[in-house]
Amino acid sequence: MKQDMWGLLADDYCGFDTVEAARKLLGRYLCRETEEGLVAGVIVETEAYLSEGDPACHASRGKTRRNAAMFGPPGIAYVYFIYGNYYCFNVVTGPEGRGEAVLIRAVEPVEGLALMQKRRGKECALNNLASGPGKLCQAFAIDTSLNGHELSREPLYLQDNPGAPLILPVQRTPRIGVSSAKNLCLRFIIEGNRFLSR
DNA sequence: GTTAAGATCTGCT
DNA sequence: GCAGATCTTAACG
Repeated sequence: MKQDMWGLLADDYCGFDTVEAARKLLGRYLCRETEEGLVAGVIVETEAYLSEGDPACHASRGKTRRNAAMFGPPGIAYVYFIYGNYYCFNVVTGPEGRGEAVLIRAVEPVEGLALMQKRRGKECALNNLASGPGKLCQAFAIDTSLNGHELSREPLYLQDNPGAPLILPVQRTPRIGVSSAKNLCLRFIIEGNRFLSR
């Protein structure tokens, strides 16, 4: 059976639609390997950023040095630095040159809990390890050195979750933290999950 | 060269 | 619930 670059079955996935990808990424594993060890979690919260009609998208005003990775081929990482302290991690979607991506906002920690805790700092509660884009990048040691990295291989990759229910309770809401396009419902969460950013 | 804003988090009230 | 930290990026002069 044929799979695309995220390992999704072709039947499950209609072309390169970014909104669809944001939904389909829920429930899948995000894995990160470093010399310190492996950390992994289940993606529970995503947001789609579109090239048209979406001023909140970094690519909406054309290609710049920062957002260049967004215009690359689907399945690579777009990582950027924000607010002087934090990184945000996206999966590039859509055909090459289009400039769309899915922001990974939160994961449910599964593997390497102690390492995540160490990176996040002291006595961090389990549901505070990776419940937000900045926290997630801290726990997974993601920075701009991974910008443009292909997410099909080490040291940062997406993986199927055979244990996930076939039908997830997915809810659509407005995106968090954007000042424009607040009316667009482009945030996807696993309903009722304890590890959401809010 | 200068400036304003930003896909956030933490700590304090 | 709210303000402050903190600094890169991009737009403008």
